[in-house]
Amino acid sequence: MQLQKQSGEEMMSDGQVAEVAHLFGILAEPSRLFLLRALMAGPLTVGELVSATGMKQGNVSKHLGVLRDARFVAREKEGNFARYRVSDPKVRRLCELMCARIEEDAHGRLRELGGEV
Amino acid sequence: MQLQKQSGEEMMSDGQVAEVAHLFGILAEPSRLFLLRALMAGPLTVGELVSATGMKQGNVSKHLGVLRDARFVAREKEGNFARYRVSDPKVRRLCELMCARIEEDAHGRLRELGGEV
DNA sequence: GATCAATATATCTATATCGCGATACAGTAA
DNA sequence: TTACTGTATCGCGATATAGATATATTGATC
Repeated sequence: MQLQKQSGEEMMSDGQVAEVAHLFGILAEPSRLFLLRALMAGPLTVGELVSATGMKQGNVSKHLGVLRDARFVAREKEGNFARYRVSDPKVRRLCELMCARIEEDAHGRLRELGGEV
Repeated sequence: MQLQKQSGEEMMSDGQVAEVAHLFGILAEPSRLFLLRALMAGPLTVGELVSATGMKQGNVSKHLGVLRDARFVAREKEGNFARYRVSDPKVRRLCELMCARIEEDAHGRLRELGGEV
């Protein structure tokens, strides 16, 4: 009788854990989430993202590079411009799950306060 | 005609973005993912998690504290022991999504290599 | 060619956090 | 009380990365 992995239902291999952590890390930055949120409404150029977010151009470009390396967004060059789009639908799913979690916490805290009175 | 949020379908409020980023950050650590993976098979005490992961007891305790603050796990004290369990089913879902993403990348890279020959 | 605009990159400082080691804090038993 | 065990926490050095600024690169136009 062993402690872990009683069946073959191990969901993450040891090697995958590091990659999964890395991918979560990509989404663990407000700046990148702001960029993704803007892009979820449709493709935008770097300049448009700068206007939409108020971030500095250099930082926008850098974060877009990170998101692109992780294949969360894709780039399409149009002349002198670069138009980015969300390339993985899972991004929306992941954010939705986290938002749901926040909503739950909010409700839990309210019930907690109310129940104590 | 405005750039963002054409309808009321804004998925994350500005305030939520920071919280979402924070939650992703919790999962962006291999050590914590190892702990969560172990706990997905069933509740375990701190000592059992130390054995299961090979991590130092202090680190296990600290990371469990982080996971608990984020409400991803819950603690149940049993005498001198502390038994932890995954308290949010979304944790599994989130990891599955990231794993799926890694699988896709692997396949994409293989096709890419093969197509170039 | 020169020049301008859009994007990418390089360098820097500051901050955050990991793992480690040591230690403090229960809870139990003698 | 003292001693022991399981957990939690503190302090430190090292590493990683965000944002700001400056600069380089690329494409279009003259």
